[in-house]
Amino acid sequence: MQPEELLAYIKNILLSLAKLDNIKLVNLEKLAVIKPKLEEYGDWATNAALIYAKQFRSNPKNLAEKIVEKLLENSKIDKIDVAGPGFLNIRLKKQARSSVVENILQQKEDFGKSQILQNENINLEFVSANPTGPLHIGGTRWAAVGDSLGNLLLSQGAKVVKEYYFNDHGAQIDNFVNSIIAKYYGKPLPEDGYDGQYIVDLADKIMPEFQNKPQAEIYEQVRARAVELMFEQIKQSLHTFGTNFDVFFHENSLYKTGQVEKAIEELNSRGFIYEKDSALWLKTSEFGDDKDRVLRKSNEQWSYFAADVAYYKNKRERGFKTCVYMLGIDHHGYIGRLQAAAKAYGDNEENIKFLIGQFVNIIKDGKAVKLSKRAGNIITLDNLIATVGVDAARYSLIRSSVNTPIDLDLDLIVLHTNENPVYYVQYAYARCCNVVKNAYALDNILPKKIQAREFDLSFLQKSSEKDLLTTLALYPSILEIAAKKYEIHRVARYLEDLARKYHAFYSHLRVLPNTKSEIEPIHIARLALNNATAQILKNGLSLLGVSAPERM
RNA sequence: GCGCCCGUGGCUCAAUGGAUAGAGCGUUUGACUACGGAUCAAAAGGUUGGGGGUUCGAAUCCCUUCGGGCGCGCCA
Repeated sequence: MQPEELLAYIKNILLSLAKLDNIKLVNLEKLAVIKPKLEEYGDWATNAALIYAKQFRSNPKNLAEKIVEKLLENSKIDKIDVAGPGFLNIRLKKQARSSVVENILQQKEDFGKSQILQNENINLEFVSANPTGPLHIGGTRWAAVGDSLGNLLLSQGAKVVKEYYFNDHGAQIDNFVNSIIAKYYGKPLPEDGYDGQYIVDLADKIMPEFQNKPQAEIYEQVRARAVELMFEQIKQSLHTFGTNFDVFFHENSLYKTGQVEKAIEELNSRGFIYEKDSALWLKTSEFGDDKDRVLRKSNEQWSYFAADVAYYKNKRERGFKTCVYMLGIDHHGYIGRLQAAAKAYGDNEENIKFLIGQFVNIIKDGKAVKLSKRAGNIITLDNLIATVGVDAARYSLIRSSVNTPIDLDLDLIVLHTNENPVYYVQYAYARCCNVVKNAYALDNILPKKIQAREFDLSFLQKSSEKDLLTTLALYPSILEIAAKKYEIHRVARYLEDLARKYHAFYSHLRVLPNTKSEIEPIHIARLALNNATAQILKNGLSLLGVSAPERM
């Protein structure tokens, strides 16, 4: 019996008890089945009595006894203790404990998937860096986290679109293009211009065909060409990093199709727009923003914010129920105004969400590297991949909560040691695969028995075996929690835990008999456990976009 | 000044309001002439920045204070 099944069972007991007493239970989502602190407590524990005692106008001990009485009617449950303030520690019967292995072997890559988010239609927007230079480390955190989070949400039944907002409109681009032209003719760069080897490379690539023509004539063509090349390079870097977007949305399209005017006209008809100092303002302060924001500047041009508003409107009109913005901490000031714009359209919190990623500090030679465009020491995504590899880079960025700043020590990540636990997890998988390979070599009856489910898992009674079983059973609930909270790092942490349990199991016990001994039922049971572990490691790593190598 | 985020062993980080706050690195000590030692077993190391409060129960929620990061344009 897996924890989800137990949870559903307990929930039903609570509801029927409540019905008897004519009570309507609230906060049912707080009910949890967890892994007990210590193994000797039992297989699973629940907080049911602690949480709902008050609603039953009872105390935890009394409610616990009522629940226990009902729970014991379940033939899969062996024994229950009421511990501490009112925890229920549940011990399953032998057979019920190992069903998770059969389920995993049955469902394979589908194990862990669910439909809990089937009513969600989510737009995930991330990276969205300006096409004025190579992707740097700031956008990289989201390239890893956003992509993996999308995979996770998808696995829980949500409709998900991964989207990149491509800022191909405005002064930054002008600056970028002028920098390329100036560089080519050896003229001084514009103020706030862009510099670096990539500007030289772009100039060499683009400019020769436009040589000796007046700048005014060629500007549009150079611009189109430069943006296109830069954009291709960014896409390619992301692709190499394993991050592929479903939609690249062009800011320019909002202007070309008149969506900016339309979006603002609607806000006007809702009465949230006014004119002051010959500019057009949105009353964002009515919805919690610090101050009102300009939509159309006094020079008649639309502000960047105007496009943002139109873009949000566009997403909602495409049918997304939830628009998720993944921003760097340096952009958290946008939250107030965008949220306000959403509310001005009559939307609420569930329609617009923000994930704020803290900075990634790069450590080199024991010191933080100050990233500065001027100094030309920007660390790009391509640099990072070249020095540490995709797996190590992605994993390092994913395994921490986004609201924790992380220090990436480049000298340590490259080492193939536990400084980067990705190798620890991958090694566990490689070990599993090696055992399978050895099993084939030993006797091909073994894989056949696994295939035919001819094994008896009740032989798995050693503590390292039970520990591994319990951890495997936790996988679906980890995905569920991680998806509901938009916290992909939980999956990585879980995989480390699973790898640890596997390594311990592997070290203490032999899966296969050595060549001089007979194959016994215990070996077949352990092989099944080995294969189930391999499957979960692979499933989890694939959500993270990290490879699962069979050999290392 | 105002707003947001953060503060957990020496270091890097975990922990749906749950039991004795967990891992890895580093330090110390052990373990294969049997499935890969990129492993395992064990030890030392914590008043979760400080103070108050809510709760049966707080690293987690509230208040306050200290420290750090970031943001406060008719820039994009």
